[in-house]
Formats: sequence, C-alpha cells, structure tokens
Amino acid sequence: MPELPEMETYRIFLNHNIINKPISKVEINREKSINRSVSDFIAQVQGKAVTKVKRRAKHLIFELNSCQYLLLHLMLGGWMFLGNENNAPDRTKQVILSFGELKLYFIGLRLGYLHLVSKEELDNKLKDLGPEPFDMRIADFVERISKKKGALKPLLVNQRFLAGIGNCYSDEICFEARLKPGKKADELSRNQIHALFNAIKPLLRKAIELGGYMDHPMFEGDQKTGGYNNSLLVYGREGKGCYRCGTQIEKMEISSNKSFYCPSCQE
DNA sequence: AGGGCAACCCGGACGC
DNA sequence: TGCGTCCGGGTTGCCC
Repeated sequence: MPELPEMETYRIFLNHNIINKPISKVEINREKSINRSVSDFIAQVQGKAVTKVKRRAKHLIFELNSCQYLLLHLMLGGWMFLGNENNAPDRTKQVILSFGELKLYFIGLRLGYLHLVSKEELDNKLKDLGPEPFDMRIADFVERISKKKGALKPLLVNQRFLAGIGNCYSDEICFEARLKPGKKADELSRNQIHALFNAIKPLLRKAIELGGYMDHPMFEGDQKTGGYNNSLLVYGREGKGCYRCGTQIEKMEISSNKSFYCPSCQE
C-alpha cells in the first residue's frame, strides 16, 4: 500500500501539474473522507489554488493560497488519478478536485481521508511522527534503536520510530540488511545496526526513482508509477526462490503484520 | 515498553 | 447476469 516512495512519486508529479491552478470544482461523494460538512468544505476549497504539495511520512500536504492545508492520507488501497472525464478510471471516486478540464480523482479512500486544516491543526496532526528516513543520521539511529527490545518488523513500521515505512518496504529493508523481520532489536550487533541503517535510504531512494510499487497508473499513458513493482525482492514472494540464495521465501505474521523473508540468508 | 487485539471502512474480487 | 460474502490493511486506542 502507499508508503513513502509512492507518496513521494505522487508529490513530485502533482507539483509539476496542479500548482497555482484554481480549483474550479470540488465534488465529495463520500462525506466521511472529509472533516467538514460538504458545503463548508466546498466553500473553503473551491476557488483556491494549491501553491505547493509537500510530504510528511505517508501524508501529502496540499498547501492552499488561503493559509489552509489539505492533509491527505491514502491509508489502505487509496490512490490518485490525474486526468479528465474521458480517461478517468471506472472506479468509485470519493473526492474529485477539478482544475478546469483537468481533474484529480481520489479513489479507494476507505479509511483514508482528505482533511482541511489550519497550520495549527496540521502541526498537531503530525506531531507524533518520527523522523523522515532521509533526515536521519546514523548516530541518532544507533542511539534510538539501542533503546528498543522488540522485533524489527513492528519497529520499522512504527511511525513514531521512523516515518513513512510500511509493510512492504520494511520487509525489503530487512532483506537488504540480511536480517529477519522477527529479529529482536536488542540482539543486533553494531554491524547489523549499521547494515540496517545503510539499507534504508538507498532502497527508498531507488524505489522513488523507479516510481514506487503501485497497481494503478496515475495518468493516461503513465509508464512511471509502479515501476518498482518488479524490483521487490521478498514482499509478496512467498514460496518463490530467494534472489540471493534460491531458498523459498517464507511468510509469517509478526505483530499482526504479514512479513516476507528468506529463512536462509536473513539472520 | 511491548505485544495483542479490536475497531474503523467498504470497494471489489470471487464464488455460486 | 446477479447476488451474497469476505478480504485487505494503516492507524488508533485500549488492555495486560
């Protein structure tokens, strides 16, 4: 599901395509996706423009030219499509923002949301998030993980510990670092902590470069989004051969998270 | 602190 | 085709 690289892929694309264009129309087909009444939301958003799209963890923040923000979380299975009435996917669109003919469709928002917030509300909503992976330095990482005792998997997907990593990339990171997702943090050697740290940024960077893993294109003719789908080394590969050693990839549940790993070359 | 778990939500895939 | 069933999954909050 959408994690840091996918949201970053969206952010970059949206920054190239919707900035400073007036939002000519707002359609809300699912009131639970927003945090106001439909009429209030429309009154506040229609006619405004997005000056910048930022990202924090798995959230996108649409900065409006009214000192307000649209805070998006796609949660499970949410995605976006930028197009028009002729090429829009045949799916339920919970929210649609129009920029003239151009329309941004929010699809698959079940638990996901698009909330209109002030600066204060925004800061408050995001205040408990841990560091962005790209901002994290090795010394801080070593210090923080040294205080932890539990398994790597729940730690890596914990947004307070590290913001933006989810079920897929946590498994990929563990594979890269040759560590089992169930490995306890307090059993890691110094070298293993370094291996874990060193796996994170390059992996996320490469995923962003290739367009993340996504089932759905973001616009007509999109060849970029989902470009990382074929680069996943363990996630979703249960029973298939490990690309490193050939052993069958296993799946197990760790703290109610599905986790894929190689039982042989991950320690 | 960390593990376990339930609740949230409903589109869409799948089975008959 | 049509209807019923059930899965998925990040996050929050609560309990032990």
